[in-house]
Order: sequence, then structure tokens, then C-alpha cells
Amino acid sequence: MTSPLLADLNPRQHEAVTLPHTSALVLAGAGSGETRVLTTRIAWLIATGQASPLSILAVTFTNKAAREMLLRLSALTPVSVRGMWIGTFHGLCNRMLRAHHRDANLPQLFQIMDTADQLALIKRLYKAHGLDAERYPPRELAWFIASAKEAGLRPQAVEAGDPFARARVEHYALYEAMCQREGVVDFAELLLRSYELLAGRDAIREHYRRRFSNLLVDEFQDTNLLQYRWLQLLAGPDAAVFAVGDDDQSIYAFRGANAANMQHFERDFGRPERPARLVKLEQNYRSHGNILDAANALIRHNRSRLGKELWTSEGKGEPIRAFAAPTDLDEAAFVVDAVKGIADEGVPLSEIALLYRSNAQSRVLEHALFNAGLPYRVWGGMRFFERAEVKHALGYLRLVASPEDDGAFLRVVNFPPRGIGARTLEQLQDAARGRGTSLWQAASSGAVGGKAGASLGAFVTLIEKLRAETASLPLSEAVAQVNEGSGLVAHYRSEKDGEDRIENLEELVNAAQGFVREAEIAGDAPMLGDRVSPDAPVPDEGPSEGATDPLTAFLAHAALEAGETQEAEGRPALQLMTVHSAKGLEFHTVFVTGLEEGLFPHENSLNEMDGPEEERRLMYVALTRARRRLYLTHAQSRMLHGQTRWHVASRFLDELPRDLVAWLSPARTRTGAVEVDEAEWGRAARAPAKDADAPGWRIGQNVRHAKFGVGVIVGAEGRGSDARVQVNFRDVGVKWLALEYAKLEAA
DNA sequence: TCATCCTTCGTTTTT
DNA sequence: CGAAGGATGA
Repeated sequence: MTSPLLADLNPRQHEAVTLPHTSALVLAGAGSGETRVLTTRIAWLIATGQASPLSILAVTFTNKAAREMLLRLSALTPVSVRGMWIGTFHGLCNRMLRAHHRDANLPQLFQIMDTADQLALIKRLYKAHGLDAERYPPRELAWFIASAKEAGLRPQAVEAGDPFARARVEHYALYEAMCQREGVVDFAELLLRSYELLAGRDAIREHYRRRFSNLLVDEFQDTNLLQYRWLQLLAGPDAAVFAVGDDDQSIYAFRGANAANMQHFERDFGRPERPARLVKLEQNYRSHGNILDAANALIRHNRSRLGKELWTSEGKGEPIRAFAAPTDLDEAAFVVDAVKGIADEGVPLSEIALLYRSNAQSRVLEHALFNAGLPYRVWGGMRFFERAEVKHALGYLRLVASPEDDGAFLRVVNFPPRGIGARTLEQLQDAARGRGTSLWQAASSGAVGGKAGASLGAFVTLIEKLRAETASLPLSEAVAQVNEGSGLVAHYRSEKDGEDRIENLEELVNAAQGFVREAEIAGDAPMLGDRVSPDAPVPDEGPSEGATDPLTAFLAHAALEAGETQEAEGRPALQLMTVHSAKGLEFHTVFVTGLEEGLFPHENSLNEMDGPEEERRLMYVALTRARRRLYLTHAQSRMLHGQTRWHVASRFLDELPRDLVAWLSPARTRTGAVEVDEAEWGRAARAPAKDADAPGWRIGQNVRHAKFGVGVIVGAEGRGSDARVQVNFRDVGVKWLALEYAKLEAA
């Protein structure tokens, strides 16, 4: 049987797509068509009648990936995607919890907190209980709670030996109680609650196991322990789990991702009668040979790998270009020049990416681009649903939907200002605490008297009015009504630069409209909850399941999908982003900048478990973003935290085969240091080394030591036989050396 | 209640 | 160096 679905698949892709009903791990290299294989697998299962759309659950990490999958799938199959569960882990868990909110012990209209909401809640918690925010920074507690939840641990299960740990566990318990009282959940809670629901309710677990005989997972190397266990619970004995991932692209260990999940896949998802299969996709359709050869050579330096080698049927292409700049400013100037040249060749600016390890590095690049008049777009930063005015509008909507939500109450009770100050709120919070109620209840029952009480009463009346007015309106009109009725629009109109904010409020109305439209097209958008039937242990499944409450669904959507950082502008622009956010993207030309020891690999990672290997994977991701042309640059000195720092070239440059790399800057020594003459040394050399008057040596110079290896002189003191220099060695860090004894040589 | 000063701190980030 | 958040004063 030759289905048009399978045309153009290479043998390995074909094998993966047409595997029999058994669990399989697809080890998919960068640019090997992983998304295509995943979606084609689904389409093939349906086209051949092996699976009903209802039996499909496909899970991704980002909304973008989920949308992409949905889009491709609707192009591949005539069957409607409605009925399939396709979405992010969080989106699917949300959906499940809405359907079983009683069993999950959640209010029907529970609200989802984003990171900022969560932090605000912790701060309120600290205030309410008089906890020490100095000793237990709120951010740290948030991190602690998320880690515990990702390990599947409730407070009583967390081991706490010392008093400090015990205190944090106590705070965790208080946090939980507060969330429960207010009817809010954080991101990790969505997963943990859903996990516990499946673990604790046999009927529900069996229901979903019967239904989902085909589980498909994208970016499997990014799953954390809880997500892995969630999948295990969901996968019944007859289920086939199709997991696609690349251990070499695991770059999110710092937030709990556990690439070792790939190593356990066979053991945990294989069945005696149907052992798990392994398919490797190694043919790359993105990059030219030299780029792949470099990436392969680099990643071979990692020890813990499943093992994989990318190849292409295309030619070798151009050599990789490398450049050593004296300073970060020179590096930026070089990039600007090169970009101009590439643009002159006809490459669109939007096909050129500038990558860096940390966000702070974008500043210098932006500055140079701005001065050169080159349009650019920086990824990362403030996202749409995180903007203050949007959060305020969402706060009103949340309060309308769920009055117990103290976080929402506090956000909007005095915005726009209506004379409800800190003192009043303190009284109100005391009253609410005393009665064990929400702020909303305390306010509406007149717990605070006098003028302040009257202001609160007016606020309560306002919210009730909004609730009544919006109850029967379509979602987008309800949002518009809240924008106006809350006084937000009027407030921003009177503000000097409030136009942008009003525009964003209008954009929120559009977002609501778009959300509803999408939900209608999909028949049942992933974010819209299933019909809730509290009496039946398991709600009906099927195309008829629909949205019960568009407002709550929209609020969940706003929390789960923060939206674009910056709308793409009309004219094409250079793309600036961290290597992390470049994952999954590709460009004609890629610049990887700041390739310096301490920056990339980042100094903080060197002491971490698996840190250096994760940094190398990050570099691997960076290299494999390029289709045709790849530039690698580093600067010998760079402004960091307000002072000039000297760095040796990154070890990753040394790990690339020499014959693949063409150095555009002066000759490079075997060790990776760069020899430049005084004229080219530029700014760095002109800055006089104040106390580095030891003859023959100067700050910034590359040196080699018989035992410590290569490094850069970063400081000096004394003279004559006392002269000492401070050297930052690539491998062993900063050391002071007496020039009289140390056998230093120029490198 | 807001504005301004001052301290602190500095990887990566999606949901 | 520069952003962000807390504290302080008008």
C-alpha cells in the first residue's frame, strides 16, 4: 500500500510513521523532520483505520508546537481534528481538571496563576503570617514549591532535616492552603493535580486509558519526572506511546527537564509481548555538510548520549567563519558589517539570526544595529498577557468569574485609584482572616465600616454591576464592557502616554474574539473545558463536548499562553535572541556571539552537575540553527556588570575540527588564543594596563602555563622579583603567579 | 498616593 | 552599567 501520506519520507521516517501498535522512541536529530513524522504518524493511524481520532492524545511543551501540529494535521487528514486531545501538558491537564473538578477537589471555575501572580500570592502569604522574606526569599520559595511538585511531592512528603528546610516545607503547606482557599492553581499544580486524579481515581484513570490508546509526545527529552509519570499513568497496557526527542538538544535541565527519561523509555513503556522500538532519524534536511560536521564533532565531546550522527545529502557548503574581536564593541561592529554584506547578497534580514547565551549581551548588539540603521527584532521580554494594563483587565474578569480570588481583588480594588488605601485593605484583610473568608466576602458583608467601608461597598457594587452586564454578552463584548466599566480606559485616557495601553486593552478584545473563533473552528479548542457533569464519574467524551464557560476558558488561555513578545513588524528585521529561544527555529545565516569561557559555557554552569555537558548541548543547538552560513565570534574583553572582563575563547571553538573553520581575524594558535598585532588589538591595547608594568606582560594578554594551560592575564601587582600576575585560566580558573618562578609563555 | 532615591544584583524559561 | 524593587519623603 502506498499512501500519498508516505511519499517523500526517507526510509527511517517511513519506518517510524508505519510502526505497528507498539511504544516507540524516535531519536530525532535537529532538522530531521521530527514534527512531520509525528503528525504523519497520526494521519497514517487514522487513514489506515488503525486508530480513531478519539483515541489520539498528542502532547507538546509549547502552544506554538501544539498549534503547528494541529495545522499540519488538518492539512494531512480529511478527518476533523475535533475529538483528538492535542495540546500542551498544562493545557491537557487543565482540560482534564475542568472535567473532573470535583474529584480533583477544585472549584469549577478555578483560576490559573502565572509566575507573577504566584509571586504576589507568596508575598501576601508572608505578610499574613509574618514570615521572614529576607531569610526565605519569595522567589526561592516559588522555586522550591515548583521543584517539589515536579517531583510529585506534597508538603507532608517532602523530607526536611534541618530547621531551615522544615520552615520552607511549612511555608509550602501554608501556600497550598491559601491557593485552595482562593481557588487558584499554579502551573505545576495543574500537572500534579491531574497526576493525582489519575492515580487516585480508578474509574477516571481506566476511562482515559480505554480512550487513549495512542499517546504521542513531542520534545520528549524536555519532560520532567512528573510529566513522565503522568504519561505512565495514562498509558494503559494496550497503549502505544510514540515519543519523539533528541537527548543532544536537552537544554532545560535547569527547570526540571530530565533527559534520562529517554533512557528509561524502553523499560517503562515497552511490554513483554510488544517491546518498545527505537528509530533514529539522522538525515538532516536543514544544514549544509560543514555545519553538520562541526555540530557532530562538538557533541561527540559529551559522554552521556544515546548516540546519533547527523548527515545530509547536500554538499559541504561554505566553511564556518570565525572572528576574534578585541572587545565586545568590535564584535558588534564586525557583526554589523557582515550582516550588511549578507543582506547585499540578497538574503532577507529575517533570515539572519544573532544568538547569544544571555539576554544582557543583546544591548551592545542592539546599539550597533541601531546606529547602523538596521532593523531588528529582539525576542524575549514582556509578553502580551503580562502587560500591566492587560493584567488589570484580566483581574477584573477574574473577579467577575471567581470572587474568591483575592489576588485578582487586590490587583484591581484600587486601580484605577478609588480611595481604597493600604490602611483600608489592612483592615479588610484582618477582617477576612478573622472570619476565614475571602476579601470579596468581607468587603460585601460590610466588615469595614466608615468612609473606607463605603468605598469598598462601591467597589463591590461595581463588580456586581459588571457581572450582571456581562453575563449574557459574547466574550469579546464582555471584555470591552469590562474595559470601559472598570474605568480602566478612562484612567489611561487621562494619562499622558496611555494611548499604547488603551490600544492593548482593545487588543485584548480582539484576542477574546480570536479565541472564540478558534474554539468554534476546532469545534472544541484545547483550552475550552469539557462539559462538566458532576454526577457522572466520567463525563461523556465526543464531539458534543463543548465549552461551558467561555470567560473561564479565556482566562485559562491567557494564563497558559502568555502571547507574543513583540508582534512582527511590517518590514523584515534581523532576529536577536538567546540560544535557548532559538531552539526549534532555523535561519539562512546564524551568528553565535560571545563565545567565551565564562559566558558560553557560562561560569555558573561549570560547578553544576552535568552543567558543562548541558552548555555543550546548547552550543549544539546554536550550530544546528544555521542552514547555509555560520559565524562564530568572541571578544577578548567585554563590559560585564559595569567592569571590563577578560575572557579566553570558548572551549567549544577548540572542539570544532580546524579544517572546517575559517578564521577571519588574525592567525589563531593551537590553543584557541588569538595572536593579533598591536594595530589590530585596538581599543583593548590602547587602554593602558595601570599596574601591569611587569616587563613583557600586559593585561589582556594570552598566556600559557605548563601545568594550568591557557589563560589571560587579568591583573598584576608588584615589581621586580615581587612581580605577580593574575591569570584567568580556561580550565582551572583565576590564579596569582609569581613571574620569577612561573614558567609563563605568551600564547 | 505617588514620585524619587537608593540599594542590590546580575544564566538560560515555558507553562 | 542599568534594571528593578524597596524604602522614604512630599
